[in-house]
Amino acid sequence: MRDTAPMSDSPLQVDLIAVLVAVTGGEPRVLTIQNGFALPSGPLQTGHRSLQAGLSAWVERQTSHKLGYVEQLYTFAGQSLSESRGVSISYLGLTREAPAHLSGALWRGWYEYFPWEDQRQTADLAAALAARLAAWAKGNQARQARVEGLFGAGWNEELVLPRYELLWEAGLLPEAARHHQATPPLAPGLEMTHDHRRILATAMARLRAKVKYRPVVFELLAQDFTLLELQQTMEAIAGARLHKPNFRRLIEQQELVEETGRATQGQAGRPAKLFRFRPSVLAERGIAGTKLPLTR
Amino acid sequence: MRDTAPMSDSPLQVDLIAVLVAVTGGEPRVLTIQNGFALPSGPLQTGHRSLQAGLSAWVERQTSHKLGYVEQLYTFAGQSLSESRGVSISYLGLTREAPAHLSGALWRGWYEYFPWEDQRQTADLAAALAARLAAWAKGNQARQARVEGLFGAGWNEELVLPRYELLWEAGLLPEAARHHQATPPLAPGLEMTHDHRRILATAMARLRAKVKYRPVVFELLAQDFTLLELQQTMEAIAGARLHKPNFRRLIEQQELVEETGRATQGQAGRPAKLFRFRPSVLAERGIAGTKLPLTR
DNA sequence: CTGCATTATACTCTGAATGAGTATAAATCA
DNA sequence: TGATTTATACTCATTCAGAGTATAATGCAG
Repeated sequence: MRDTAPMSDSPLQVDLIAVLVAVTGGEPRVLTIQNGFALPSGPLQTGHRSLQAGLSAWVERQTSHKLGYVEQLYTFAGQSLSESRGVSISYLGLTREAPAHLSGALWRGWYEYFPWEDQRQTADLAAALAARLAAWAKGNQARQARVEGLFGAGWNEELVLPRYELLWEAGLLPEAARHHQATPPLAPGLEMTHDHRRILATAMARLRAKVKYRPVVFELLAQDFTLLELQQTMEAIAGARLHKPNFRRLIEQQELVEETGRATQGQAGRPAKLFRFRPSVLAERGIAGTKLPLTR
Repeated sequence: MRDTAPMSDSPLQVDLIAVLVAVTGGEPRVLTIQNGFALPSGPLQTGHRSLQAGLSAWVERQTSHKLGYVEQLYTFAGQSLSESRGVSISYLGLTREAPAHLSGALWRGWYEYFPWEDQRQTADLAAALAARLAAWAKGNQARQARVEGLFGAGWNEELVLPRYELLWEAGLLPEAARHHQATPPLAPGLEMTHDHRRILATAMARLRAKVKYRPVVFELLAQDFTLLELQQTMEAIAGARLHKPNFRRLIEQQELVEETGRATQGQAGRPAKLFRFRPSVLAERGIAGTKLPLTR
């Protein structure tokens, strides 16, 4: 810091890492490279007006889809990331899935990497992990408190990263098992290079939190959508089921959407009205608070 | 990004910028240099295990106070920051005020920079600015909506940065007036170099949001404290008054604090019980959700 | 073409949380 | 000793969130 001991280090390499998320067919998806083993990344290109502008331009070129929403996640430094002494800036971006032009790029479901975070069907996997973590924490009160708080009764869907870190600490992840005594069988879920899986966890947590108080879900939906599609998108992100009548009540009283006048047809059951988000929501994006029903 | 057009830029300079916050005598304070004109900053020193570790070490050396809580704010790049092509990583840190050993360092109240954000006594200043903004927005519906949403009825204390940016856009800030036609008188409040005032706004917003759902207030308090001191610290951060009985009720049902058995003495009025935060709160820091009563 | 399955939509009920106000207790100070 | 000041303890009304139930409108099987 200024006015302190001299340090004068050589300049560093700066990388960008992108977590691009879409929701397709009720499943959250993330764009990967190397057959799902890494997140797309590359060196910072100067000449852009801002970091976000640079990222948006790159993504729009690659996916031929407008990048609706971009948010900075975190900046990492040092050995944690890779061999190169450098800084990595990670971003969360919301799009709709489209064939990536990027060679070797592949959309994958994010629950392939974090199966225990999907509690829409069952919480069995999380419960099984909780049991193994309890065994690991036996006799250590602080550990027990953490296991209970993260995997116990009141499941909080935002704590993706702490849960991941706890599993790491307990040696239940392949990337961590190398550093511990062997404790197979490991937790299920795909591995990633460096700390990319950790970055994905950060992105999931951020999106789960954001979606509760900012109307960003709409970036992931088609222009017109049914209330069920909206609900299922929310459920996909949260990894939890929602009470349908209450969800609809909340959406209505938020005045986020308006009817288009049209409806679905050709499907079983009563046709659903098609909605779109109200123009004022777009205009005031980032101003209005929005409450969506997840965890209190 | 990898697998795309070549770019190969030269390495960049990486700087750290710190927003160190304390609450002293019911006032939020921030550590500055250059007589309040800049935030402490300096080049990234390699050799630290992480960015946060580097910052904590520096702060603890300078202030001889443990840095209770550190959080990354944002990473800026490009011309926005200064003449040097580089990247700046900003941090929010919570401490207690102590004489800074750093030469030229000075603690200042953060409402000296954002007077309209302090609504504990009166909202007159914000109302006056709202009137001037309304005049500026006249005839432009999108602008009117933003003015109303940010400065209007339902004041949301988290929107520090959007409000600051709106004032900039309207040419009411000295740092912005240079880019606009002259529109004095300007809004009150101290200026800062580069975009440091913007970074401070980001820090304020982040802390105001954080304090509602994570027990970080305690980093700003002495080990033992009265409920009134706790309330006044919250009010100082939020820039708003709180209903005393309801605040106490909420604190109690959160089970965050416990009685020490001792009480204040020597002051007017009935002595107040002294409390401390419960050990479990410390242990589960970052796990448990905490609700404090601000804006719904 | 009739009833059944399926999905959408509307409504009710209950308990918890929140906002606001009032009453009592225990100290200092004139 | 009583007035003032601050802490602490209740009460009440309203809103909001969770959970369940009832009705409407379509496709589909017989």
